[in-house]
Amino acid sequence: MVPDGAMREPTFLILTALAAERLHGYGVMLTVESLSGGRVRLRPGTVYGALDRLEADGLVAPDGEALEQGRVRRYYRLTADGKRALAAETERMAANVRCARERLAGPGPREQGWVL
Amino acid sequence: MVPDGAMREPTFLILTALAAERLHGYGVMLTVESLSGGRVRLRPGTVYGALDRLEADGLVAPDGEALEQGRVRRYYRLTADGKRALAAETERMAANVRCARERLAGPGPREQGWVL
DNA sequence: CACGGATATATCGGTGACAAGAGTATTCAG
DNA sequence: CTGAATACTCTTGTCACCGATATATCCGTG
Repeated sequence: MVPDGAMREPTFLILTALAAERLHGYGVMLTVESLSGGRVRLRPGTVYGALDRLEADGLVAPDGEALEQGRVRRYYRLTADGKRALAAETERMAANVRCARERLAGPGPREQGWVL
Repeated sequence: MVPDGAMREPTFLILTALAAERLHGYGVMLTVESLSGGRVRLRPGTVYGALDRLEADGLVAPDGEALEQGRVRRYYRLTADGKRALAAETERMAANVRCARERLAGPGPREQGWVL
């Protein structure tokens, strides 16, 4: 039923943003844009949808609401499960990166007598 | 209209598999399973669908058909564009990994006086 | 004051990559 | 004969995400 065992980039970056600090939805948007060097600009629908989903999955949790200058700010933090999931996802991606670099570097396996 | 700028894991692993050698659909399935240490088992629908899509996008190209023992084997190879796309995707993921590790490692930004 | 832009959240429709699985066909081992 | 492995085709369903729209407040500028 799960569409993909692996997390997608927006979700990964949202968890990454929350790994270092407590943030509200809009703060997540700005942090992700900053973290990615401006490459990834998340839409509101993506951020708030992901936050709801991640909360339901127990990876993030509400961390207080602040009324600042008439604006409501709903803060979120990473749970222990969220931290673990992000760490696991990071190592999985690191392994894929190593693997891809290896295969991109070599001229090919046949020429090197690799055993698959 | 594009659901995600970033490539998903199955697609990434299929390109990685093809980066080092010419393969047919079933060979891609086996190679991806091996590359991922058995973690990722691609379904036929995923592999052949992805191959068609990647061919339409110019990232992979048919590389001959072989009739071996009555079975047809349709081989694919990575195009120059495909190689470039995989390399770019790899570096993008590597950047995300560095970023996530950094933010997971520290106790938090407030305590360290970071400026966001 | 009027205006635009930034801040901040909510929600809806659409789409595409993928999972799941059934179906077809051949080869080979037990 | 049965079952596993090889090799591909097709269909159905789903979920994350994009794009867009809506709402509301605050701030700076002319």
